[in-house]
Amino acid sequence: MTNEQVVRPNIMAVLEDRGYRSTNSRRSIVHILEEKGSGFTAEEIGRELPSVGRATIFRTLKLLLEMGVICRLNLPDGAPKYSLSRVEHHHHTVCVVCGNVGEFRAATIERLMRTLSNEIPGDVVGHRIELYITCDLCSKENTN
Amino acid sequence: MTNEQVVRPNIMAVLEDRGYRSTNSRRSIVHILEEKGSGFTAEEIGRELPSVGRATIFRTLKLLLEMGVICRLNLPDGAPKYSLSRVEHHHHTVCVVCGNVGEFRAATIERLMRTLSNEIPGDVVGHRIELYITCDLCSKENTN
DNA sequence: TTCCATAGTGATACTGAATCGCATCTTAGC
DNA sequence: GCTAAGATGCGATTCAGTATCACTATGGAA
Repeated sequence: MTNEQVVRPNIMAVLEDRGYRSTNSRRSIVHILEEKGSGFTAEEIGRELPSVGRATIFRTLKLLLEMGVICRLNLPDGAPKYSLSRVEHHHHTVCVVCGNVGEFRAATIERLMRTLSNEIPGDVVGHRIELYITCDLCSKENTN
Repeated sequence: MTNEQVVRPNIMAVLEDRGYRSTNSRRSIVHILEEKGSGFTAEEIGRELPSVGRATIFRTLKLLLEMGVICRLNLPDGAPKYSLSRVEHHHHTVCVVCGNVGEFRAATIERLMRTLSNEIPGDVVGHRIELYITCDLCSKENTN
């Protein structure tokens, strides 16, 4: 599990390097993402940027998703959430009470997945792991 | 990984044991589920049972979900799918080409999850693991 | 065997996430 | 500054799932 602050390249630069234009909408969306970091919904962004169209928000999220800058995960009930990808390959913890999202890396998992792929018919091309937790804050509040 | 045929109690009986009524709609939905087994969508069931209302299909799926008879999973693009739970706790493989769903159990995963919970802040209350694969059939077709 | 409270149903309208089509606007390269 | 092509905002649309509500069928009791 890693907590180190990763200095990731400026997201707008990543976009421009791929030939996408630097526009007002994209800059403000990216700005909000960097502020929020983990666990935001498209709707949340829309609320904070009423001047930006819904479609643009989803288009931008999709773009960032394709570039691997953010990732999409599902709450236990299937509700979608997005999160900045601070590290290359990682998984998520989701607090089932407050919905806060965390990231973790575990080499053990990756090793295990490789082992597992021998036991499974077909080629394993990817995996998705989500840990559902009650975070420290929420379990503290419950005992009060 | 397990492939054994599990003789699971008649689903209708499970429903009735919980006090739910045995109705025509429920019987026909359950019948289709038992026929399909792995990887069906609500929409698919609706197509095969045009006389049963959409709402009823979702209501019944929800019921079976709560009883642990079926489970819900997500394709890589987030599209929802349902699958009969043949074994108690298990995970899914999803073929990214044909969308076929399989089940597997791996004690190693469960052990690993327990280990992991020490490294993660908060109480781990559950997890979800999906393996994305290209199944034998699809990889065969690709090489032809 | 009928009776009837109530669980369950189907139609339809609605929500929330996400996409599409299209006229209009911006950007960036000249 | 000019302009083609990319990006935007709007509104309509799709798709999964839920809510409402009048109606119906189920199954326990009489």
